[in-house]
Amino acid sequence: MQAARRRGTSDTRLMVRIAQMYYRMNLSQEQIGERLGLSRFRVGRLLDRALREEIVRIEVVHPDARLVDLEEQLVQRFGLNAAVVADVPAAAGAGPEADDLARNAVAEVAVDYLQARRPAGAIAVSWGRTMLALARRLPDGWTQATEIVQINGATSRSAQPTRANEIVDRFATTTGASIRLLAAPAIVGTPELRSALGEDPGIRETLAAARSAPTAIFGLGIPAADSPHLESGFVSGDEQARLRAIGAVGDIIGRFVDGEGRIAWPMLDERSVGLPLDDLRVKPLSMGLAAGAGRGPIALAAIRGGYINVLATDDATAAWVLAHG
Amino acid sequence: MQAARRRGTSDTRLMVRIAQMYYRMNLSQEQIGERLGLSRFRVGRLLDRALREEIVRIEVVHPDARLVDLEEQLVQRFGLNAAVVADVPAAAGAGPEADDLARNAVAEVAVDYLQARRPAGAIAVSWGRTMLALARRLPDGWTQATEIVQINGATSRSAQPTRANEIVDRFATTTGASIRLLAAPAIVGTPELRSALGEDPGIRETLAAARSAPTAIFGLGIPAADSPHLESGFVSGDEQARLRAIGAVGDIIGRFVDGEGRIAWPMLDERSVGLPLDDLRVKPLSMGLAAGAGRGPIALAAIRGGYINVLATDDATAAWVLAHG
DNA sequence: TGGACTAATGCTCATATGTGCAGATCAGAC
DNA sequence: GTCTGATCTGCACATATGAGCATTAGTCCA
Repeated sequence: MQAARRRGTSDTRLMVRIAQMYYRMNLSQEQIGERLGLSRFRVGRLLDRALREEIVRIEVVHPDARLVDLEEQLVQRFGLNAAVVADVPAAAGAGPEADDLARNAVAEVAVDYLQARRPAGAIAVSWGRTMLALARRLPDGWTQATEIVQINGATSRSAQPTRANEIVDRFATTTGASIRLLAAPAIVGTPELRSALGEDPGIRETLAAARSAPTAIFGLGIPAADSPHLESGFVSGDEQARLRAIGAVGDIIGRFVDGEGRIAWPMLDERSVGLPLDDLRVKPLSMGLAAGAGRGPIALAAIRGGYINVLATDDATAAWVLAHG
Repeated sequence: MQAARRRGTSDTRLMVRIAQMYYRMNLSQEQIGERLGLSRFRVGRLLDRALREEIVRIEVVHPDARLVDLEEQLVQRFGLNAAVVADVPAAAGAGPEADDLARNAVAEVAVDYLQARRPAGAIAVSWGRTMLALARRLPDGWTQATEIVQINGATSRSAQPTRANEIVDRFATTTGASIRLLAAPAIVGTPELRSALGEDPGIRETLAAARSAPTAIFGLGIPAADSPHLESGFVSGDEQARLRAIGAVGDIIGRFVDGEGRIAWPMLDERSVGLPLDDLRVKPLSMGLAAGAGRGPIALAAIRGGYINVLATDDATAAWVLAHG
């Protein structure tokens, strides 16, 4: 070709010009070629090079990009079905207010996810502050479900109500589903009492419904002083101390597990009323929510135990999990 | 469609995710659609929206982009064939050193342009500091030319040499062309003397060759104290003052023009030895170089007069021309 | 509730872009 | 000079993307 340039001559200017024509003026490579007297192939290749040599930069600049990255990494690393990460400005600091912010933020994005996924059939739900925040944000008709089932014991033993009913009601009214309550405490005094409760037809049927529900949505709790699980009186002060001593990192639907997701204290577990953890493993959608400071270990334990296939959490917790998983 | 989202739900997250898959992981829209359970059309449209809503930003980040913009504007605004703008850091300040920088920078990019354009046949050239800088940078074999012709009178009248011969030699040796000198001063004492010179066969033939050359390359000068045109003694101090007084903004191949590109002082013009300006208008390639402070007006005059179809200049001059054109 | 209006969806077809390959071109060694 | 290996170029073909349009779904209002 006659117009060929000597080797070594830099075509930076040419690439800049082509890049502007292509990306800014939206000309086709062929049009650019005509105007500049180049073949469209050369234009295409220079465009490639402009990208490789960072003459042109393509960036996803939206602030959510960081969060989507975290989600992607969680999914890749742990083989999750999906991950949903909420942004909680670090400026909020620590303490109860920050945790409230985190719960609301996680609830928000979890609802977005659920709304997009639209789980059908029965949905098993737990209770807790994050679940309450989530339930309150569910818009009418976010999905059509047949039945909302409580997944673990929810009647309070103390003056502090669990709000479990509000949660179930909200799920039911927004989806048009019927409800099935688990009229029992989360943890009873003895294994024998737990067995006896299992004989009750109402409780047995609810548990069976929770077991067959294709969807479960529940919070991941930690044994902190302000946990409603503890405030509700299901676990005594001594038991709390013991749990911490033997390495329990938190609870999943009322069952305390260690860092690997194994039952931390079998004796206590036998006193827990609700779906066994193993039944979570086969659910098409098993979503765990971990919002607030110190939730990293229980989130990781839930993942390692295979109890969840969707994790909804805040950015700090997501980062912790990725750093320690 | 079953999975359709409620209106009003923001798909920002989705767009971010898609944008990352498309631009960062280089997946096709179809692949993204498969993975996310969307049609490729939806993916494509969300990608569009991501661009429009600035979730994705595509920038030409190379520093030359600014210069290419100036070039583009010059071409668009004035109908030039091309413009070549060199970057001269403003930090260099003003004064002779800054002008030297500008000349070298403009010479550099002008050579790049010429190398790409590869003019064939005869090339008519002027002299001056910018032309010298350009000539010295011409690489061997940058084009093949038949003849290098001096476009205006070049023999010095003072102790200061014009370096015109070095310029012509460099053009000739790098292109393999023969040379044709214009053995006369740029400006002589009287119109009659100019006429007499025109009778000389050597001079007449050189001027004819310059006239028929398809290419002309020349500097655009200003009547400043350090101009070699003035230093070479072609124009007296009185004449310089007169030129400034009647609004001459500079010279093109030795002929002084006003801001519109019209001959500023016809009597002086009739004493100038060289190609008439009108002959420049029909050349396929007529390149004017304007490098250094204060060159805006003469660059604009050359454009307005239609004497050049390619302008090579520095960024400051380009900006001035665009601001005042 | 029903009906009109608007926006979103997926389709077909046209256009634009990317890829592997064969020939051309060039720098550098001799 | 001339040979050689590496790069660059253009082409034919496969793939990916974009545009117009009919259809559907969703919203708003009576």
